[in-house]
Amino acid sequence: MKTKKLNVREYSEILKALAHPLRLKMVCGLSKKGICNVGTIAEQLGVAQPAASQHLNILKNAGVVAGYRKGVQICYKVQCPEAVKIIKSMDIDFCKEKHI
Amino acid sequence: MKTKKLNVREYSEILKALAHPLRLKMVCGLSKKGICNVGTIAEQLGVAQPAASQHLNILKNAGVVAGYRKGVQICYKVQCPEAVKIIKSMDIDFCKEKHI
DNA sequence: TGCTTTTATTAATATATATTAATATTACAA
DNA sequence: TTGTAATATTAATATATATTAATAAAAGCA
Repeated sequence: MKTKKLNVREYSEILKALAHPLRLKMVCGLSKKGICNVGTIAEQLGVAQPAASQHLNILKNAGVVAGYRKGVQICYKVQCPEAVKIIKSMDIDFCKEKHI
Repeated sequence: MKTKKLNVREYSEILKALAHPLRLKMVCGLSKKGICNVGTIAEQLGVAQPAASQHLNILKNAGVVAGYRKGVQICYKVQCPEAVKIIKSMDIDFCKEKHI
């Protein structure tokens, strides 16, 4: 289970994915809550469903989160240990809250 | 000397500034080396001087670095403790090297 | 099957960023 | 002062991203 060390380009891709207030909140919330479906994420952040879906897709393409279907809904979780480390290095209140 | 805690928008601004391979290398190198002038930074990274200057300006506008004149050249250093913490949370070889 | 819920995709537009080249500014020294 | 080295600014173009709205797809249920 040895994970390969990331290079500078891969790290900057992760940073770029995190570099948006909504997505930063998403990853913070997910890293606290574990998993969450799209509708709940959208509701908690106060954004429309398509917007949430698009931002989650950006995070997924960067390898930061992963989604899996659970019946009619799709649940997302944080998948990238490097992103978790970055999040944890920040002193942020919005990350300590239970909900997203 | 109490520094105010950053909010989610301010953190995403820092992340955006760091989210470019060149700028990530710049900040990593500067956080190791302390200070460095533009010409040396450009040379070490293998980019043209205007390109280096523009990227340094982006970092400066985000509050990540600060520059001060030292005779004919301008020296930059990392100024943002939050950015340093983020950098340190990454397991990156290009950050451990002395030079930029 | 047809309906409903949940999520994803597409499209359109505005805004921002990257990249490169050319030029301007600054400070110092001859 | 004039020249030179170091850096910044401007401009132009290409590319990427954000935002919003409308529509499509997938899954389960009546």
